[in-house]
Amino acid sequence: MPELPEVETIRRYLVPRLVGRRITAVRFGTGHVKTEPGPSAFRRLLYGARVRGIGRCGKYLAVRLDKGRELIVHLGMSGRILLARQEDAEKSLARHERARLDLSGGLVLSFFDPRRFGRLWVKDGVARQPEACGIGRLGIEPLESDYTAEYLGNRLKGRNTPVKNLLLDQRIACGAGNIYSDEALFAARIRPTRTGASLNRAETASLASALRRVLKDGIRWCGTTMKDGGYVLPDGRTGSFQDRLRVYGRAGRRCLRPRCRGLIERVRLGGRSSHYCPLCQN
DNA sequence: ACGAGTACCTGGCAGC
DNA sequence: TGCTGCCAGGTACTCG
Repeated sequence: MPELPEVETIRRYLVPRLVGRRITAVRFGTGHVKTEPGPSAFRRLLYGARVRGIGRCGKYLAVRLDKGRELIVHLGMSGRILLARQEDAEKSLARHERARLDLSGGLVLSFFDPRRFGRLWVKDGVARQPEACGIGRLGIEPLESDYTAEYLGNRLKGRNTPVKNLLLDQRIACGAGNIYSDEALFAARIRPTRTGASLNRAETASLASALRRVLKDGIRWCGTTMKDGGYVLPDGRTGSFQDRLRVYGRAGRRCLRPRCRGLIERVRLGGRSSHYCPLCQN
């Protein structure tokens, strides 16, 4: 699923290939994608715009355009961005291809989204409605320097919610989803079921640095591609962090920590499955 | 403010 | 083989 490392991998792939190009056509596929504003205004705002740069906020990709406009992409659960040469792209939009941008220089940028949890926004000018796409409510990103043990401690303090759910709350810290949250809790040796309030200072510090480390590793290995589809790079290649997961998706298998004989368990928390080792996470 | 629950969406798969 | 029903989960919403 696209979490921070996957979106960052996509961003790094796109930057050298997209910046400087102009959008020459905007098309929508079947099973209309959710856009803000609606399709016709969306198309009008993008048409003819030039790509100035590509940023990222948590799991949101932010394509900066000229005239102060910005295209924001959220991949949801199953969203994919693919970049192809015009001559290699089909004339008509493929199944699940919700939107397609033609770019100068003969490139085609496609947004695929089978499960339709993804969303697209065009912001017209920086001043207008900064929160229109939820980005305004995001917490600090774990890779930034102001994401400290003290910050995390303050946000977990007094919370009776399982720490796993708090890691998933993008208003506290943005970028981690189910996979990287489980991996960070394993690395910090903290059970996902522990409440935020129950963590002491040392555990909070350990968790903050574990989350940073896991997200950086995810980026280094170009993200996590699970069997059930989902994320790939814009050229179709898979990531490789799935081969380095230590708990996510490993229920019933041996803990990978040396000399630990635990079996990975799976529990449901807030409607999501969490994976942990009952022996080395306390 | 907080915590719990649920809708959204569809491909894949287990079970009958 | 074909059907049913559950599962995956990021976000936004409601309700108490």
